[in-house]
Order: sequence, then C-alpha cells, then structure tokens
Amino acid sequence: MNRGDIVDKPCLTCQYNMTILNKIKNEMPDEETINKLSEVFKIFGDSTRIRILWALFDKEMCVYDIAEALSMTQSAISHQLRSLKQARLIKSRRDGKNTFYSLDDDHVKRIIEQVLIHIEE
Amino acid sequence: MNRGDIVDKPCLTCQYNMTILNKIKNEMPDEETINKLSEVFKIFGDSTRIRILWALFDKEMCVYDIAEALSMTQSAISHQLRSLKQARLIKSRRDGKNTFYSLDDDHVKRIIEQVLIHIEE
DNA sequence: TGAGTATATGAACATATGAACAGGGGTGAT
DNA sequence: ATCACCCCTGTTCATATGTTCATATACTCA
Repeated sequence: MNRGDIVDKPCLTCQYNMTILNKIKNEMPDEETINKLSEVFKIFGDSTRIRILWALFDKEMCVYDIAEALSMTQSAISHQLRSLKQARLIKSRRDGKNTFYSLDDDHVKRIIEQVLIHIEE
Repeated sequence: MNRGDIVDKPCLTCQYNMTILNKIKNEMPDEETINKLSEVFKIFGDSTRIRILWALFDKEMCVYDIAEALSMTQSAISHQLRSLKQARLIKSRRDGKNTFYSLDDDHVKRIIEQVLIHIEE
C-alpha cells in the first residue's frame, strides 16, 4: 500500500484504507455467528422475557407461578418461555403435570447483570 | 404459612406460595429499569448493528468507512449509528467533515463477548 | 460564494413481533 | 374412563422495526 493511493481510499479524508477495511471484513465473525448473536440479543430484548429470566435467577419455577408472579396470562408466559428455550436461555424439566423452567446457565444471569451495570453508569 | 393453606398457593402442585411469589415481584427491578434493559438488548438484537459494533472494537471509524467495510449504504449505516448512539452504546466525535464513531465503553465489547461464549457452548 | 464531500433525516414500504383468543394434548386424580 | 388442570400451538390483529430512496444539512476548500 503506497501513500496517496487514492483509489484504495474510499473516504478521502479518513485515515483508513482499503487494506484496513478488508482486514475488518475478514476478521469479522461469519454471517451465521453474527446472526446467532443478534438472535440471542433479540430474545433478551423484551421486558416480559427479562422479567421471566429475573424470576428464574434463583430457582426454577412452573409456568403457572411465573404467570402469577408477573401478573400475566399463562398463555403469554408460555409463548415467551418457548422463545427463551429455543434460544437456549432457559431449560425445562417436566415433573408430573408441571413443567419447571430454569436458567440454562450462569452466562444468562451474567449477561443481564453486565447490561444493568452499563445502563446504571 | 401453614401446611395445606390452599388459598395461598395459586398452583396447587408447585412448591411455591404467595409469599414467595410476592417476594419475586418485590425484588424485581422497577419497570423503568426493566424497560431500559430490554431496550438496550433490542439495540444489540440486529446483525447490522452487531457488525458495526464489531468494526468499532479496536478503533473509531467514520460513517463512510463503516459503510464500506460492511458493504452497505451510508444511509443504512447512519440510521443504525443513530440507534446505537441513542442507546449510548457508541459515542461520536466530529472532525471537520467527518464524524468518527467509537464504542461508548468497554462493557459493550464485553457484553458481546459474553453472548458469543454462550452461543459457542 | 459555490462546488464537492460527509452525514443526517423523512417518507414509504415490507417484515417482524407481541398479545389475546381459541382449541388441543398430555398428565394425574377419582 | 372421565374429568380437571397445566401447558402448548396456531391464528389473528395491532404495532414496531428495518430498509431503501430521495432529500436536507453541515462542513471544507477553492
């Protein structure tokens, strides 16, 4: 890369050149990973789901009780639990009539806490 | 709480009672905090914005170059930058004709990395 | 001041999302 | 076997969100 190589500099006044831009392109995670990332964040991006996850911070709960704790219908909760489970943020365990849900792992709690710290600054 | 106190147990087969459910309700962050949390996650929940943030992991960049690095139009990038800035995930600095964007703080990088770890398991 | 460059904004459109309702399946108790 | 209960699925509808195109604003330099 030579100095003054204008052709390779898309932005005439910025300090970066095509080589650096290509480096960014190449080091970026592949499309699938990026999509997975954004999908997970999307699932977090709903106040009902955040509240459900929060309710599960300490212990597993059944659908009915989550609905009760959040003052919402069982149907609405069930839908959200499905999303959360598909995104593998929670796991479920059947016990007779009831299905108990709990956080999939500690990351989930940590991620929410990180963002909480961020917004509190 | 006495044994067999059915009235206080919304879900007849679960182990929780009204007292515990109310505890969850009361210890839950207030509505405003929950909303802020979900709003921030929503902003993360888009593949273009993730890619923009990723591009900014190491250094600030101007709009034009981000657009170039991501092979997208300047307009699309500008819109997303606005969202990201409103959510305070990035900050901007004007220098002559150019506006340079960079991550607002280290949390942003850490949050994305946490989720990346989660999905890679 | 006027031309050229960099970024921001607005409107229109397509798509995604959440809530509520209706109905069904599975489980346990009688 | 039937019933009550818990949960899930599919649908509809209203709303929110992302993208694109056209245009506006801001800045620099000649």
